[in-house]
Amino acid sequence: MATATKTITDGKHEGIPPRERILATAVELFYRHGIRAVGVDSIAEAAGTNKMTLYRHFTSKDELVAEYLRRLADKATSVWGRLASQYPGDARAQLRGWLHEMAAHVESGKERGCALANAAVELPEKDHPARRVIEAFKTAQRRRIIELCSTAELTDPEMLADELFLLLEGARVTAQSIGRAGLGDRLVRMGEAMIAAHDK
Amino acid sequence: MATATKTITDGKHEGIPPRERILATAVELFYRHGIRAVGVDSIAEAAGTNKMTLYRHFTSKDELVAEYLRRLADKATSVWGRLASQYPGDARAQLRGWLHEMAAHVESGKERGCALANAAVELPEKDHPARRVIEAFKTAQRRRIIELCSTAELTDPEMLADELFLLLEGARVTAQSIGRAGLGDRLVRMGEAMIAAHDK
DNA sequence: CCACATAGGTACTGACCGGTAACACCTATG
DNA sequence: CATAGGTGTTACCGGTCAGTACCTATGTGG
Repeated sequence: MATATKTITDGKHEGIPPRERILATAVELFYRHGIRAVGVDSIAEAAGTNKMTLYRHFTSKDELVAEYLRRLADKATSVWGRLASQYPGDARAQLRGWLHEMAAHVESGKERGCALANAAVELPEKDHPARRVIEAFKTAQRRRIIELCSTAELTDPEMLADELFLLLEGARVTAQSIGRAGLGDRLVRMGEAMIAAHDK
Repeated sequence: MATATKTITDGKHEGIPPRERILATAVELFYRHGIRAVGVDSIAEAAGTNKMTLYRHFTSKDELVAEYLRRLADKATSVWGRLASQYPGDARAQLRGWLHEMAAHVESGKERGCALANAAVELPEKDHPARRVIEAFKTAQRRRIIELCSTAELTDPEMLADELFLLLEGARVTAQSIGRAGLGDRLVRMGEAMIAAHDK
């Protein structure tokens, strides 16, 4: 079966190239345990490969971290397209859809905050390659929400966008210390109230 | 001068006990560079002492971290008393005072987010001694704001409190990635608008 | 004057970290 | 069959980490 002459690779990662396995493992481990807490050895081993192969694909741990964040940023960015096609031409529905999606995500188990924001906490050095990725993503995210609030013809779009943006950012950090029981529902209620308050 | 027969201790820490110096240095270094990034050696040296003396006062690095957070939590908690005596009997003024103080703090340089929240990001292990401190502080903080909103006779106090609480938490994380230019002003405007919206 | 507690200093252990060298292997292509 | 490129394996380097042993002040209270 599988790809005919392919030898059974031991049952787990069949045919998936090592770079992809490493990156997927990095997403898992860096997010769950923190970047500084996870060594490259652990990632390589958990990815079913070894350190040498890892260093053949990534010039350094810092670069692997940057790639890891880039991957998550792209994934987070992709939801906007999905929402746009789900509610075509209805900016407010897209905004509300995003709010609900984020609330559900916060409430769901294994939430450990925004990986990008967490990385900013763990890596204060301003010349770290990850810094560019983080800043670019967060700035773009905020701009996108402002634009959405604007085309939704809500009053004071920039202020509303900041309220929603900071509300969700705050919820994701807070979930790590206080916990997330019921936070999703409260989040939706607060967000909806904010949007309603900016209705024309 | 100083304590008469005291030998000049080299000009910096005169008479301040080592435990205090270590803790003060920990506050500085842990906050600025992150907990995992700072070794006990660096702290001891920067405090004008050595690792042995540090370990005579703290059983482990984890305990030192917990003490460090306890100290900051106490300091943050003390502002409520100050605000209460500054605006006696005026809960709303205390609330607004807190908002303005936090906004100024966020805008000020060297902001690197809430030390407690940052620690929660850096130390995901749920049995870490710091975890208890963080959770207790954040929970108490939220309860205090809820109570203040309640005695200020604002509508839906719990929801308003959460809005303000999450707004500020979000601002402090975001300042680390996007930056803090103008964030203080925006924060005050958003907070004031939220409070006004809950006026009876 | 002696005993004791507190502090500084040095040197060490054992573990782990990021990163590299050298070599064996396996498979795809010619 | 030959060759080349991607992969696995082992061993190693230098550095740093948390934590400890041991010894020497120094000062205080009896």
